[in-house]
Amino acid sequence: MAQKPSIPKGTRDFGAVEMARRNYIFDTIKEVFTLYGFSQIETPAMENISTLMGKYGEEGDKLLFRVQNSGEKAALAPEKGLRYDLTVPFARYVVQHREEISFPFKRFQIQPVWRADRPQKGRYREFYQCDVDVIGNDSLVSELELIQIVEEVYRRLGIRVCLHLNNRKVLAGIAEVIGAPDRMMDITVAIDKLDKIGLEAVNGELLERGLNAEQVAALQPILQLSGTTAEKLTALRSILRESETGLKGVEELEEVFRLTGAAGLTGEADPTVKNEVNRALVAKKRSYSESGLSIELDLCLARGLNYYTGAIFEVKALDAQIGSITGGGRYDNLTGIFGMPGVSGVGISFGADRIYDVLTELNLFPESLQSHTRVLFTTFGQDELMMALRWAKALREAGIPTEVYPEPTKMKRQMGYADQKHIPWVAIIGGDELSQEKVMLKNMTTGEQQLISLEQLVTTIQ
RNA sequence: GUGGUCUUAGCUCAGUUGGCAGAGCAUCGGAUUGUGGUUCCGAGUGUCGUGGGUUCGAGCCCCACAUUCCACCCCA
Repeated sequence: MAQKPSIPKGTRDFGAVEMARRNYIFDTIKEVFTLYGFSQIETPAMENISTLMGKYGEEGDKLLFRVQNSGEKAALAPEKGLRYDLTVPFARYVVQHREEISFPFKRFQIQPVWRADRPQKGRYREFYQCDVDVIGNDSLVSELELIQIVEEVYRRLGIRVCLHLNNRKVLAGIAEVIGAPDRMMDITVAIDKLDKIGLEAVNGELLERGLNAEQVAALQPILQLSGTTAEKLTALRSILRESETGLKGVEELEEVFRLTGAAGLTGEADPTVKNEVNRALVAKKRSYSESGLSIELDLCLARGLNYYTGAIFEVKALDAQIGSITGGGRYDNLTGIFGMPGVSGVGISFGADRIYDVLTELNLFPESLQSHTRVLFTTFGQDELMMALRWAKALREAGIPTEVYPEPTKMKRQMGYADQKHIPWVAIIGGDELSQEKVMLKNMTTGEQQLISLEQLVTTIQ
């Protein structure tokens, strides 16, 4: 080979171990989605470029991968692009198939998306999103369901998370009351950085973005809002009393918190719980009932995508610093762009790649993912190998994942194979066993072994 | 898109002022021909990211490209 082959920047191969782990994440998420009555769909990797353009803001357009035309049209402007997320293609899907869909439509979708972003750790050019959306109703119960799904998924995965909740109407209201109704985006982009760069720097950026000193001053009580959720909401109600939109947003937030309370989700963060506790609970087959979810009203949460109009969420792992691992919100009129106005939807997206990194960092992947094989047959000769093949067939018919070491080589090698794959049982067949129609079954954890028949073997390892 | 950074054995990484290419782990063989994970002994492995340049001589200096990661920007 003259030169080692490679793959494009920001893309990855997934090896066998990696795939087992990724499937663990996808399977967990799928199971929970299904539990709440969502059904799966898929859409093409490519969409018409007109479907994608202008849906993600100015920045988003720059990050779109364009697909060059082939043949005679090669020189023309691209007509197709790789999908940037799953929400816009879903909106397109709903409009296109509106006659076949009954609302509210609850769907989930697990597929890769592509962004021409500059890669970093946990940021790729090709990555998977796991989207779950309810479209066609505006009840806040849908918001609740999504929050319940977040709680359930992360409880099953054993990750402690905090769900940050905000509302675009509140942000719009804030912009209104400080006398800058058209500057909502500038304001939110700046205050989004509060916990990262601090109050002073945020104020500096607000001024830089063209707000006047008076407006920045008016924003201070909001930026420094603290206390319990109830206290924050009361304060907000007073601050936003002049803004109809803002008050509507506060009402929606209150309703969501009322619903999560009714559904038994705690709501407030409990910083005393340590990850050690969580890991211990995971070891106990995730049988704990305590919720790993805390919900925080976070007025600094903005989210870049400009189609959100109501609730917005973002989920962060408490024990890993990797940014947001799940995010979403309500969009009142996404399908309007495709000619179907008045359909409200709400959805969230789980970032599988980042969840993978969190599970790796916290060492939370179950050991059992390595191999499903329950028993390995090891042999000393051809006759024994033939017997092993017959027995293995019987075990597989009984539903037991079984392997036969393919050649009667040194026992050290055969045992080593079982050890490396963490296979819990080894069935050894030599001359004695062959003549007695029995195997020497060894428990690889305890080292104990016993001479047993096929029937006994099945019941022992089943 | 702007600025920076990384790339050496399968993996993680040393490598001095420019002077014979190194370690740990993993792998393989043996101690032990019917018993793994522990121990001991032994062995192999390199287009030093790619292409060019400077030099008697380049892993090391210079240029270009690719890649990794980081800070902006934005985001899962």
